[in-house]
Amino acid sequence: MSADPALRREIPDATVARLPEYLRTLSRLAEDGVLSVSSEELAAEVGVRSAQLRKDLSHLGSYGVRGVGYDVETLALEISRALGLTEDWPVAIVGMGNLGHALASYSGFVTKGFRIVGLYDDDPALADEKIVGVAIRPLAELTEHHAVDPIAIGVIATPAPAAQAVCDALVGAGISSILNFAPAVLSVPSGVDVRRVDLSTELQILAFHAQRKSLAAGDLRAAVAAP
Amino acid sequence: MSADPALRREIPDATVARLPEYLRTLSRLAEDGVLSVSSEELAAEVGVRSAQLRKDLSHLGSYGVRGVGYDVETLALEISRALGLTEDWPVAIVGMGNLGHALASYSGFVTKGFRIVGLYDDDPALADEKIVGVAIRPLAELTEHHAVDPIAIGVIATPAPAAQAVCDALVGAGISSILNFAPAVLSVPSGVDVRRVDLSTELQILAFHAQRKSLAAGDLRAAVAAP
DNA sequence: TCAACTTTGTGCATGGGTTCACAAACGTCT
DNA sequence: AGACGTTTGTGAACCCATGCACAAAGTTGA
Repeated sequence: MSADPALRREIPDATVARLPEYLRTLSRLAEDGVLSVSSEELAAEVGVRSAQLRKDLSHLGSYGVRGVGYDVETLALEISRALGLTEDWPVAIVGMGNLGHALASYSGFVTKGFRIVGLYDDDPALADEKIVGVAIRPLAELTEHHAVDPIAIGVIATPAPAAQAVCDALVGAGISSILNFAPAVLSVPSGVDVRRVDLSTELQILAFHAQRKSLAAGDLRAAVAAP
Repeated sequence: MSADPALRREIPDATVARLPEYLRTLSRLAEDGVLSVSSEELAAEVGVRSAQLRKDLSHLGSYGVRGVGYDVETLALEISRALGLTEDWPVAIVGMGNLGHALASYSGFVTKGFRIVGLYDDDPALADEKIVGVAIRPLAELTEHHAVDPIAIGVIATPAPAAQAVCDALVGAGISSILNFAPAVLSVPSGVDVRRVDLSTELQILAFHAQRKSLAAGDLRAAVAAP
């Protein structure tokens, strides 16, 4: 009756968002031969408060040793388990422009529980080109491919106008986890997860803060120019 | 004494993060010839609650008309102003691998208040290649360049091991807004803004939810396998 | 074995963010 | 001009997340 808390309880979204960072740092420490870390040390590496780190980890279970800290390897394994990275997730990328190429050859894929099984683009000029050993195929072949060799996560790297149609195709094929790099809001049925990564949103947020800094630095044009 | 609230008051971070989405949707509506929207309609487009949208907009000032809604063009302009997009922000990209190339040729740059003024990479094979009219130069030239033609935002698109050194170079040159695509935590002096965009973090968050869904779907292995 | 020290895990308080619900404000129609 | 319907802007309640502070639990050294 006392199963793994990671699977029984709800892990808060804010915590889930930090787990990959913890895992990355732990992996680096493991490579450096570090065997054990305290919450204080690990938190400092990651850039969070130690109390936050401990509370986050407490949602996965109790893997620390009081007076000592956490075993690096054990903790990394438990976080991997919680995130579902003990198995490999098959990923397909749709849209093989500059961004799609960059994503396909991104080393972060293979190392961490993800495996590219499909690359799609309807541009005939790209047909049969191979990246990391996978051929680029027309999107129409996706459903067929998915039936033979299931895809867990679809990545959309097309221009914005094509994104919704591609999304519909992915959902239609039965894929329910989507990572969207196109600057467009996708509408999907409930049960489908969409995460968006958008360069220009991030730039705009930076611009906002940059503006605030330059105004705070004694630039009073705004106040003077106010109507 | 009643200056623009966007410049006087503090706009919550959560609101700032949503403003680019509102702006993008408003721009699309404007292109489609829509003159006016209610908070209900706009919220539906963006995928948020109307109350949230109204509260967000209220932080910028009072630009709606009761009983009618918001003028699309006016609201878009006010959001642009709040975000600081009425002026162009000069951007430099460091690291011209696949990702750097993709970012440099990304159309979202020029259209929305950003302008690429520098591309840097120490790989001699890339020297003097031009993308969107800008030559790739060694990173050592950055400080000099910045002194002549200031850079507001630095984008790091290098592999993780190089990220901190590049970051130090950017900060050393006087750049205080950084967008980091490398999977590494950067340490910077206070006053410098860093935002991180990380593919593998996003994939891992998707994997977590995908795992939850597959477990919830009647797969009881976890409960049975529990010690 | 026991005391002193270290570090985890967590109850509790605090703060922000989201949602609800409604009064105030506007346009419209008679 | 006045009544009616619509939509904004916002006070108030709720909810989640963060940070503090400490008891519980472990190690180390005498």
